[in-house]
Amino acid sequence: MPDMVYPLSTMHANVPPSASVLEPRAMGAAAIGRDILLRRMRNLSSLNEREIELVRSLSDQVKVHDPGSMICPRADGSPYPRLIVSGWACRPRLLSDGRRQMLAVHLPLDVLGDRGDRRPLAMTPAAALTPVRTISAAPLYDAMANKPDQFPGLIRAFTKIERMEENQLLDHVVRLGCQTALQRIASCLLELHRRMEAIGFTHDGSYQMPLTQEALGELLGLSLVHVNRIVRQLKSEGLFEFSSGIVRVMDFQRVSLLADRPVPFDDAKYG
Amino acid sequence: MPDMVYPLSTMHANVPPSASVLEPRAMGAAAIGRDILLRRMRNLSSLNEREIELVRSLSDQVKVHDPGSMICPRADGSPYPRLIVSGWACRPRLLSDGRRQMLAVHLPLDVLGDRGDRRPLAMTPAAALTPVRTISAAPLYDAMANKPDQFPGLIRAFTKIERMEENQLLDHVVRLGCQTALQRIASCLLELHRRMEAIGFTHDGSYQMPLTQEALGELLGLSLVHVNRIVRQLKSEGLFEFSSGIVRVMDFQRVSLLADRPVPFDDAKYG
DNA sequence: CGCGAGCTTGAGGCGATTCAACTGTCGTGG
DNA sequence: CCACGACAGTTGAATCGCCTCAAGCTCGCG
Repeated sequence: MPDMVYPLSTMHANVPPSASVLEPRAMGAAAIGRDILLRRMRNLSSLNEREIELVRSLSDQVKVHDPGSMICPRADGSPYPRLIVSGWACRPRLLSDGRRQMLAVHLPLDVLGDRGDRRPLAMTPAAALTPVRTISAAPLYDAMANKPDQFPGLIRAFTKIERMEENQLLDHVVRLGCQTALQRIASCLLELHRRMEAIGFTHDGSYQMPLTQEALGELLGLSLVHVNRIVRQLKSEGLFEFSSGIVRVMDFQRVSLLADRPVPFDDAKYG
Repeated sequence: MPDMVYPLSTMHANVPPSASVLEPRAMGAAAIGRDILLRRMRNLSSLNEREIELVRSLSDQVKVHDPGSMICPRADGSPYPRLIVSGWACRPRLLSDGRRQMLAVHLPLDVLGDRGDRRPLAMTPAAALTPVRTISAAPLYDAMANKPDQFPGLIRAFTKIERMEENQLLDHVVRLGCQTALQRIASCLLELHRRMEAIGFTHDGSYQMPLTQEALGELLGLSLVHVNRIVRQLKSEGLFEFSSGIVRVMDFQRVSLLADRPVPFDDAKYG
């Protein structure tokens, strides 16, 4: 086994062979960033030549954020949002008794920082959950702000990203409001798979999932202990597999059924 | 006692003398709408003369929505958002087993419908919880879209409204994620007081609160039965008073302390 | 080797839910 | 005028989901 970093494993860390397809590691950091960025953008919207070139030309200036550190682009002096190139982050809300409630988690290719509209979620400082590397999105935002007519694809893509974020937030409300622990975890892991898939970071239902059980609890409003029990239940029921930072969805159909439907009990055990 | 409509009491219904200050009833519906709209807008941002005139000139065309009916401006054929003039609405998310999770509640002066950016929450159809009356916000949005330079105050005001909405959503996540029923209800009633205060619909800590206990449960992820028990606890502890659709915050300090701080037990009973 | 971070497991208790019944109020229609 | 149903609120009992406390475990690393 290679030098696996777990559980704070990261997208740019060396990964075991079985997961090496998740991210090509032979390339340089910035090259990877541009590559997956382009891939994600084109998934979201068609881009014209000028836009593709702009994305390709993004700065090599990678900022590294240690796990636990805060990422607040605006406070850092750079008045532009930043793109996550690798690693996971979250939006913690600190409570006066020391607990945290995560409002959202962010994966590679998500945008951190104000996008000019000072929206509350975007303005919330993010916390790095793993080592996180970011690059400035300044050229993209400048282009969209100054010559919107020439970059319609970029605008479409970033608009979609914002909408997806808000949708995730709404789903999160439903999860917290009226789903059981089993459903919350299942639907969360499913959402994360969907998002990792969108950036090409999945392989046959599996993806690197660096959240600790404690972090999952803070996201889903559950205690660490309970997350643990439910995770093993998901495993024993053949819905997911978990191994050293990698999650694998074993049965999309059953998991989707479980995740989307807050029917109390009977339907959880499919006979 | 006048002909009080309860529990589906509404802002435009006759109200008992003790609460008659909550809304002047001698005025026509549209006049009230313009009046409180202007008041709220000026609370949010200073307006120039042209803007004030525009707000004053808003259409008298009031649309009435029955309780339980859906309000979806876009589907109605009017491609503009609408302003609630009176009554309460919510954004329900329907689950496959018939339960509902409310994503948000809307009070008079809130905006329903797409604002041109097709954001998920705004696009979610709203459900009238009481009789709701709305007017078109078309003149305002046309003005902002076509001559943004001439209506800076309008833009500031509506931007603030959007930000407040998103903040409420984030608070909602925290409530659902890690607060007890006592805290959820307390903080919710406090938020509603704050919002009613912003439109001048409060009097000495009290305001008309037309949500049924069932609706509160759907909003806060609690069962009707539990809401009931907690409501009486709040009453018996002298934190709130409840009487026929009117809620009164009895002790802002203790309620705020309770609502903002998810400390499990001891602090809930202040000795 | 020893430490720390994360995961695992058991026991006990509280918070919240479900089921079920009952009260009070209002509007409707015989 | 009163019987009736609809609806909101109230209350009790039993149960479940999840939490807290408290250990113990595993693994990688200094």
